[in-house]
Amino acid sequence: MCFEQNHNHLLSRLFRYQPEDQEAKRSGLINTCEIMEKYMDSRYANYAKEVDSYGYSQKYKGVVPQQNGNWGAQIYTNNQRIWLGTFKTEVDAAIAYDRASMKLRSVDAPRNFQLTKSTVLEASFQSHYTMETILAMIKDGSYQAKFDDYQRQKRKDDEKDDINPSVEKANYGYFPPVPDEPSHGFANDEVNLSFYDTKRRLWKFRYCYWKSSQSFVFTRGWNQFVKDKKLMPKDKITFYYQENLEMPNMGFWVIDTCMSASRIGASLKLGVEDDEDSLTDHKRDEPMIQTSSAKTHGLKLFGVHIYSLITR
DNA sequence: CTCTGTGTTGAT
DNA sequence: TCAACACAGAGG
Repeated sequence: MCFEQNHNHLLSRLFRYQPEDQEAKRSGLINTCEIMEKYMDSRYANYAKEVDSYGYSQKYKGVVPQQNGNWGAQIYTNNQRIWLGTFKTEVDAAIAYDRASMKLRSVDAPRNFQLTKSTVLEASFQSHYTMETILAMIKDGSYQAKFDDYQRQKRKDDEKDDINPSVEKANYGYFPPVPDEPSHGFANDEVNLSFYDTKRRLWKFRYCYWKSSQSFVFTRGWNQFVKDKKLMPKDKITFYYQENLEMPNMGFWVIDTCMSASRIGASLKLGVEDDEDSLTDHKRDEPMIQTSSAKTHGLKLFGVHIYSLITR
């Protein structure tokens, strides 16, 4: 970059603040060097600090000055300029550019501010919206609040990912009904459900409705199951009914579990071998129980995503 | 009236 | 693709 260009670059920046100097320069009353000296003076520290040690003005990508001291943000796509709005500070404008760049181009696209954990999350936030919506959010200033909401919700979800014994309402109807008003003092108020795992081991869970959380839950027996199967958040749990062709109405329920894809991925990376209890390996003399005509239901149970196979 | 954002140009 | 620049006209 040649010296004169540097001067012009710098001056164009300084002129924003002092329009009278711009006019003076134009009419020849003052030259470039004089203007520079003036702005480098300590009394103009606010202006000088925006010039780095090489005399280059520090410029944010996609950021343009406005006559009144505000800052505009813009980004180009297929020979067309997309205006992102005007902002009070050049940092705000630079952020607007980064947000648009992430959606319009990619997370890896050149940007004003380095990627952080938060900005990586931002990409997934953006994926929930269309181009047009993201641009509108940047322009009308609602982007930040929406992103904050997303982050708050994400944090909540992460906390809820702890394995807990609740069975959400979605499950109602798949399993036997629970008495609405428990009659007192009778043992048969309890509904116990039995399942066989793929190793033909029997598991019994108490199944009831919790008014406080408005949900159906597995209680007694469930925590032991979670512990035994070493279940982690996001693991998949499958329930299905195995019919008995020889003796109708004599089938049985099966419960199976599977590590989430992310856990499997992590094990592979670390070179960790599945332990013997893992349900992904089955001994030859213990074939996996399978059902012939299964209907697939996706739902959320125990705070994790569940794919429930129910045969009818 | 204020000030945004478009039209336009020239450079990279 | 980009920013600089001027200013029509959007918007209060």
